[in-house]
Amino acid sequence: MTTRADGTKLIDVARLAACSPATVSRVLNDNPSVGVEVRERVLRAAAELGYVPNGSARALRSMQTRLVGAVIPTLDHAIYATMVDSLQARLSEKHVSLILSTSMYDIDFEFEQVRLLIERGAEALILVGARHNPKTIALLNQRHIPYVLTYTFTADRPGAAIGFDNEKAGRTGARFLLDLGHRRFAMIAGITHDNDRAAGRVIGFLDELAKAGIARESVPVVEGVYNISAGAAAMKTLFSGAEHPTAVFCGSDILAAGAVKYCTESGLKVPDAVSILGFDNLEIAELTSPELTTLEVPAREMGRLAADHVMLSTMQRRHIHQRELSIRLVVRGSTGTAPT
Amino acid sequence: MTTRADGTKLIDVARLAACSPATVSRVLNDNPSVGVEVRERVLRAAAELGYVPNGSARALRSMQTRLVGAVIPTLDHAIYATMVDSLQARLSEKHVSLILSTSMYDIDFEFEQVRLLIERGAEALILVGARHNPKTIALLNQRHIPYVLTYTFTADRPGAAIGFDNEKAGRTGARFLLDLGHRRFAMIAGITHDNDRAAGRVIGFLDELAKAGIARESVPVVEGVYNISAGAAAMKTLFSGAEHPTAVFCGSDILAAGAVKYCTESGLKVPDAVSILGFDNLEIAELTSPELTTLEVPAREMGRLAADHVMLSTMQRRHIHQRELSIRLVVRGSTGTAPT
DNA sequence: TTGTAGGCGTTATCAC
DNA sequence: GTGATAACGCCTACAA
Repeated sequence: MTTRADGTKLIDVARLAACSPATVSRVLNDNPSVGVEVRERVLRAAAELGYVPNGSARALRSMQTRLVGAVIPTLDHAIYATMVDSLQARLSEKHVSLILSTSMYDIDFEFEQVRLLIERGAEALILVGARHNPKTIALLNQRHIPYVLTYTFTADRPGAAIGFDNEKAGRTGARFLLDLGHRRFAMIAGITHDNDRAAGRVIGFLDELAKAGIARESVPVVEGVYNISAGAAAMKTLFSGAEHPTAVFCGSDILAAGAVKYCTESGLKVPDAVSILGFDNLEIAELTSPELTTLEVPAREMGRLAADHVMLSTMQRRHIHQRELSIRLVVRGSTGTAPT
Repeated sequence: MTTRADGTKLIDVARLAACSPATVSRVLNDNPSVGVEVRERVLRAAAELGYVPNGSARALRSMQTRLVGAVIPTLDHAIYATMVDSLQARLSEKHVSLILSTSMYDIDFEFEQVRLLIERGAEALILVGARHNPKTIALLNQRHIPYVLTYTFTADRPGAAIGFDNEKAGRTGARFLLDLGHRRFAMIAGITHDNDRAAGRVIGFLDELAKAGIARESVPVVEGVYNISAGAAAMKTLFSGAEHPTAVFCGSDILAAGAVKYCTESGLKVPDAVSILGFDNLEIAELTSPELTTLEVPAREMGRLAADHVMLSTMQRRHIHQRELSIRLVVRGSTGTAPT
């Protein structure tokens, strides 16, 4: 990292345009009370010198950085990358910049990142999920920094939530499979440590099954990191015992894709022998054969709405605390009625 | 967006610690010339007040923002999302923050983003490809802002390049398919407008084929946006004429996956009737059946190396202008010898 | 409509 | 080893 070796500043523009710095500032900030002629001169001078305002000075003086921070688990998972893509695009329309960190699914590390983003001047933060280090929330509150929790529907008092109910989604998955006549289930979940979304889906799934008389202990839950081979390995584990499930709910399409792949390679017919239900509706859901039945997560929409929310004025924001988005069941070929 | 409603600042810490602001600043910046006892008091005071430094003020005074900017085409494509993930992770290790924009493959829009990132204080920039608006490069040079071009090997004088030679990669693809005995080719490329990586692959591919006596005009090139259905549609186009290729080179695994999908759905045997060669080696390359033969792009490595490069001192950076990474051919099932 | 002057929070340069 | 003081570049009363 190098010291900034800038150059022209506002006062240089003023000199070239033969006016005062104040006038230049006014032109640059679209202050209407400035003569057409002078404005022209200033604009020309600024262009000629290739003047770029110093954001730090501007922020220091005006108390506005036009910077929004986001801390997400990882960009190496399409469900988050897509959300960030749409978040950034929306912020960009309003000339707000995004400063981005990853937490690697660790809420203590997330706290450090949040702290750093605040230090860098983030005026609002986008986080993922409802589970955070209490220090994170305390810091945000102390500094009165607005924030939005995404992929969840559990809002904090001072924060907002834009997302969906993971438990409900888990129940929806269970209901769908139950209605197909299945009675022997399993789940391949994401790592639930520090991850309330993954955990919520498990809880909802098991809950709904329990209501239908399926004992929790009879439903094996294997956790895996979000990649294809982990999904395949989990499926192998599930089918290494004596009792085989006829329906497997996966916490992500990535895991589901791995599960389907394992079945294909080991001759297990999908969905005849086993139904596989995914989550997210990523692009890969249409790549497996059969294609994945899955629960669609509105990633782009969350990103856009989160951006819109943090760009509201404090007044407007005050009374909007949560926004529940719906999870859509997309039925494709990987699920079917239970084998008789 | 709201005005920052901060609170405690350095002088408050100084008061509580009963010392001067200068001393607090020294402690916070690990300046060794400060008494152990006072240092203790300052640290305690800062913790008690939940003090967070004001980055804008610090940047203004010290001329250091510890901010690196990146402008990539989109995060909605794993090849870039992965690179950014590793870039961010590496920067984060050194407490440098990433400020991120997308260009949507438009070099004029990219210029605006670059300008904005500079205004926000980015001390160095990461860009993608070698093709940019001349104004972008001029601005970077004028301000002496170091930058790295990724996914390319064509360095600018003042900039560095960390990536690979797309034309060479195209030639490698052609060579591989020629060696399998193919003589009738086609290519499904990404949109080449403003995209020298996509264009380079086409050029290299056609060049190498030409050297082997395959006329350029005999090789249809269809362009498509980077999604599965575009790949499928392109494949359909290629097979709607009288002459069918026996080998199709795709500019991305996403397009290749779509191509394979089309073949599966329309009964075309891969690789018996047609070989399909991908690019990138994304995770999805192992999801199609047959799995994709592809050219592996070192996305994570590029991100890490780009981070390392911009964090070098000016002196160290001066003599390192390019770093060529190798493209590895990963042979899987989607390619085979030409049908007889 | 335009200019002057002061200060945003921090760090660097001096003194002591 | 510690403290006063003056900038960093910009914006915004206030004055003219």
